[in-house]
Amino acid sequence: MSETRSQVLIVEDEAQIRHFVCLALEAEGCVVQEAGRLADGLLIAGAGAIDLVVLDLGLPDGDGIDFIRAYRGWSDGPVLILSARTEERHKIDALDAGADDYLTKPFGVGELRARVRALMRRRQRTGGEASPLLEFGDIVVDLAKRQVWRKGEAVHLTPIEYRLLAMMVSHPGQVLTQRRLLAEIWGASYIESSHYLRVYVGHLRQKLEDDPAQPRHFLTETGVGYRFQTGT
Amino acid sequence: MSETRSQVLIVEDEAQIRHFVCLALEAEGCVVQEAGRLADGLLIAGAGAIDLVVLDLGLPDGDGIDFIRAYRGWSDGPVLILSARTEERHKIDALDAGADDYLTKPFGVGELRARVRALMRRRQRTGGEASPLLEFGDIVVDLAKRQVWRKGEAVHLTPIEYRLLAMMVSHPGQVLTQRRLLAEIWGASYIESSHYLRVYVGHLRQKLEDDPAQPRHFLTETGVGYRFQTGT
DNA sequence: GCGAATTTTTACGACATTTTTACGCGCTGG
DNA sequence: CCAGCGCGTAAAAATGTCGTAAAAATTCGC
Repeated sequence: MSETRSQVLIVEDEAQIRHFVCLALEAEGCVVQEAGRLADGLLIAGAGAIDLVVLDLGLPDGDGIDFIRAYRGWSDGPVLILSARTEERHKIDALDAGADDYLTKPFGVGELRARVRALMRRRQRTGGEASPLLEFGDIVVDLAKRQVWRKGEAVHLTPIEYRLLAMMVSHPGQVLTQRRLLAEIWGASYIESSHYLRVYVGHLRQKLEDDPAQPRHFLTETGVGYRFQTGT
Repeated sequence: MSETRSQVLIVEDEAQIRHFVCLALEAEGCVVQEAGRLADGLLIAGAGAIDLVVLDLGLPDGDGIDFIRAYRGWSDGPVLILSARTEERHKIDALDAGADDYLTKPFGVGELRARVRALMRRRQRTGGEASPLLEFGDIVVDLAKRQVWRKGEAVHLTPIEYRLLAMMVSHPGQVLTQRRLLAEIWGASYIESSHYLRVYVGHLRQKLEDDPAQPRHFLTETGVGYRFQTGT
């Protein structure tokens, strides 16, 4: 999500509603530009770099339909209509003029935001989703893909090995007690079988440490539990 | 627009409304397929090249939200919700699950047709340019056309085989759990029938791998699920 | 209704993982 | 010193999972 924030243009004459919509969109993480008249709106939209237009049809200086037609002359970006007009004729005309959605006043802020999200989502479907990577020295963990690399090479882990690793990298620097690890991985009835931990921490060290006998990441806290050390 | 006519799927239990919607869409020049239950709908959607789904949320055999989520597993095609539920919560949930529009009953046929036109228009603009060809070594997948090639030769896949492939190539590198694959392809009540997966993953390896016994793309994560590996 | 394609079921050998067992090491306190 | 405890490693045994082929049941097109 470290992309540039979406630019949204609101064209609406009533300052109150404009402010209301503005707040809702900023809560969605958008950068909002406002216009009270059609002419101003077209000017801003014409400058480019607008990702979404939220448009009121009932403006004093012209029909919103004309705005859509003009805008469609150079942009395919999504347009969402806000309007007090409930008659079907108006909806049809606006949609056929090129609008993507039509919301009648009064509307809920939640629905507005959801519809904006739906339009935005469709817009940026193409971008590849990069999942968050956890990096610790040679070791890289992708929790979303359930994949682990060491020095660039994929490392295969069994289900228990992976769960143990996931627990530890999720609490870097922190000591996880044997009881807790056992309870969360094997279940509450295994609290005393600390033997399993020795075996599986051993596996992780074997697969992920440079020198398994001198671990730098998977450290033993004798009598307490284990600690995952992130640095060298 | 002398292209093939748009394929629309209607999922709606009330025969009367289904017929009504069907007529409206045929008047738009669409080819309509109908389903009275979620399971049937998923089967049709998974089997063919559907351009638009019109979905009723209140179906007897499951929640429409689940349909959207499953459908989004392999398709980005537009989904329009018809529902008697007017509460904002329902609208937000459906839109966030991946729906593109939400129309509450009762609705006018004119508005329905206009919203369908809006969705179709957007689909042609965005989907028309970018050819969604996914390439992985010897394998090429066209999710929109529902076609698969291996070393240049077309490969025939059955509906289930194709849906499994689509789910996997849509999440490259990621482990898809058995539960998730089973739930989205066979339905929520099959999450324990993991032997289906063994059979069908076997089919995909047979048809798409160089050496099915030593798969390079369709990898097993024992006890967890399967991973589609894009590289060599 | 009939034949072909597809899905579901079944069975079993091969393999992977987990569990169990055994043993050696180092530390600590009596 | 040495007995006891916790830890680490290795490997065997037990358990569970996977892959494959093929038969049975179902669906689909004609």
